[in-house]
Order: sequence, then structure tokens, then C-alpha cells
Amino acid sequence: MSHTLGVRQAQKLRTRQALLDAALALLEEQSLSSLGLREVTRAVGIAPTAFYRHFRSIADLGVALVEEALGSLHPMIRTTMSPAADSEERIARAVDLIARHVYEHSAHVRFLARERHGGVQPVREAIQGQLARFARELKEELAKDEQAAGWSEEDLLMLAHLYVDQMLITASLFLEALDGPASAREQVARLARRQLRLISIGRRHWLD
Amino acid sequence: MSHTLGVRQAQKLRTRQALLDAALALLEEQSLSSLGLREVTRAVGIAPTAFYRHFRSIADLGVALVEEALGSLHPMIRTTMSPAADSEERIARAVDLIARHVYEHSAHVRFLARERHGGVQPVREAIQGQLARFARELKEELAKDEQAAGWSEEDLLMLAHLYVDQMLITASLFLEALDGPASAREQVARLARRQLRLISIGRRHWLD
DNA sequence: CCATGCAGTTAACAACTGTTCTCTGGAATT
DNA sequence: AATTCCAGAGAACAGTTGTTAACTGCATGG
Repeated sequence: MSHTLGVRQAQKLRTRQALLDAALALLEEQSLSSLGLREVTRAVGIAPTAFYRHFRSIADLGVALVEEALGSLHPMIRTTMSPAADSEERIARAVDLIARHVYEHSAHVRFLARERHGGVQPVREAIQGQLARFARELKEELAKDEQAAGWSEEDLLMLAHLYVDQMLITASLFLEALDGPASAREQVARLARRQLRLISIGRRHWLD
Repeated sequence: MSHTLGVRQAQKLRTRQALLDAALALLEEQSLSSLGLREVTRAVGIAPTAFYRHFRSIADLGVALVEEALGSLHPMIRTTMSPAADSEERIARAVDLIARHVYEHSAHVRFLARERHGGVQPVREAIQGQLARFARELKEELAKDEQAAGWSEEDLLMLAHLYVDQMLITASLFLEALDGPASAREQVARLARRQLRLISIGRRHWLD
């Protein structure tokens, strides 16, 4: 397996990745719908026309960025939420994981938060679709927990959506606090922990 | 008071409003950071340069749109949340109110959801600031409720933020379901009611 | 009634955009 | 060794953009 990829194809993948990286960097200060094709190629150092060798349009590149961004988010949502966020220590660990992820993938997180409701339909749909998939996966994880006994499928999915949304809200709060003092980040963490705690309590008494 | 506003100034306000309306309409299919000054003036039917008589820049117009959008949201957040969302009937009424608001002010809601994390800093900050203000106001309302006895200020604010975020999430889900069948909207309503119910339960047992 | 103020116009600017077609150099295939 | 393939370059296209300056006409205040 894996032919080690000829020189030719390897170089193509490298410039493709350069395009994605440059676009992601440029998107820190603007939205995808205002990102120009020439702008991206200029940042990479290739001719504008070479762009078409890799993507049909900027929207197309955006969809590719969604895959990349959620590829890095996927492992997190598992390790964060699957140990049925409940005990105080687990909640703290989950919030710390979110903080770390935002710190290490800030550009990706910013991109997702920005384009989730952004002005480019295909990208919006790609993000919504992936997040819905995450929620379904998380639902399956939650169903395994002993606490889920007696819960309907619909209620489990409801809870999963609540967790996913809460995770994104927390992530975007961390994002805003990134350039500020450490105290701001700690405050975000405190808030997030309390909100998760409240959800956890609601979950525990759901069937009363 | 109120000099009935001379013909002169009245006309100025009218074209200013026309600019805001045109911009809001154009923003249904793109983000603010890609909205062009000429694009807006063309839609209104005035010369591009006349734009500067009303706004310094597109970002400036965006901030004005935030005021407008949240002005219409302000009464809702009161009537929705102040009767301490708790009983089943109150939750249903709150969700219906959100649905109605989205239906009647879809463009404004879309604008807020899109630019809350959008690519134009001053607009982002204006939205965040206003939402934080809403949360503080809601906190005061929540404090009046008998259920809030024994709650710390920080916990009340935490709950208020949870409600505000939940409201926006629900609103944007309604937005996506606007063009679809009525069943999709009813499903969003079901989900929103359940999530509010879970938060409500968590709230009731917070001090256990 | 006349002078001022000011919303909106016109013209022009340099710079930018996406997309087309043609070409080239070198890796891949035969 | 000869041939095909294709990532990227280059030039040109018709439009677009924000911003400037100097203007016009008309409601306003003295």
C-alpha cells in the first residue's frame, strides 16, 4: 500500500495545503464571502490561475477547510463528552480540553464559529451537517451511560445538541479571551463549568 | 418638544433608513465584510459618494444595524424570559414568541447570528456588548424570582447567559427552518422546549 | 429676500476582482 | 528514448471597488 506518492502528486498536495493554510490565516480578519481568489494565491506565491488546479471556487476551498477544521475537532468531542460529563472533576477536565483545543487550533475554531452562520451556503451546510453528525455520535455515547436508562431517543439527541452547542459557545468565548489576560480565560472557564454543572443537574433529575 | 423635523432632515433620515434597509436585504446572501459601499447605494438608487453623508464606512453602517436589530430584540427578551421560564406553559409561550419574532424580523436575526462572530471587529464588539447587557438585565429579572433565593450574583449571571445563548441558538434554528415545511419548524420548537425544560430542572435543583 | 448649509451628483483615479486562453517545463508513462 | 500529461505561468478581458474633488440645487435661518 501507499506508493509514497510520486514527486509530482506530492508537490500538488503541498501547494494545495499552502492554499488552505493561507486562506485560514487570511480568514482571521474577514469572512469567507469576502475572501478573494487572488488574495489567497498572492499569499501563497503562485499565479492566480493556478488556483483552479485545486479548487473550483473559494466556496469549494471553504468546504475543504470545514473538513480540515472538524477533523481536528472530531477527536476532541469524543474525549471531552463521551465520559458522560457529570462529576465535578470530569467537567473541569472537559473545559480544560476545550481551552487547550482553542489555543492549539484557534484559526480553525474561529473559522467554524464565523462560517457556521456565514454568508456562503455550501460551507454553512457542510458545517451544520458535520455538527449534526457529531450530535448523533454523542447521542450514542450518552446512551451507553447508566444515567441514560429510561431516556427516549429524542431526549438523548436533545441533550447531545445541548452539549455540542455549549461546547461551541465556550470555545468562541475562549477565542475572544485569547489575546487578553489569563484572568479573562479563567473567568470563561468558571462560567463554562457552572453551565455544564447546571445541565448536568438537569440531566440527573430529568425523569423525576 | 419634537419640532416635527424639517423637510430637509426628514429626507435625510429617509435615505439613511433606505441605506440600512438595502444593506440588510443584501446581507441575506453574504457577510458584512464583503458588502460593498457601491452595492448598497446602487440598490437605494443614489450616487456612491452620497453614502458618506450618512456613514463613515460599511463597518459604521453595520454598527447602526446592530442598534436597529437589537432594538427589536430588546422587548422580546423581556417578555420571553422575565416571567421566569419555568412552568410548561411558560416555556411553550417563550418558544412561540421566539418563533414569531424570527418570522417577523428574519433579516435582523440572520444579521445578528451571522455577524456575532463575523469578520468586522466593531460590529462584533457591538453585538457582544449588547448581548452582555441583555444578560445583565435578565439577571436582574431572574433575581426577583422567588426561585433565586440563595443564588449568588455570579450564578444568576451564568444562568442569564445560558438563557440568552439558548435563545439565539433557537432563533437561528428557526431561521434555517423558515423556508422549509411547517413540520421542520415544529421540530425545532419541540427541541427548544425540551432544552429549556432541562435547564429549568437544573435551575430548580441548583442549590441541592 | 438673501446668504448660508448641506444632501446628493458627476467625473475621474488607481487598484482590484474572477475568468478565459495560450504556453511551458518537467515528471510520468510507455 | 520518445511521448503524454498537467501544475503552474503569463497576458489580457471586462468589471468591479473605495475615495478624492468640485459641482448643483434647494431647504433653511437671519
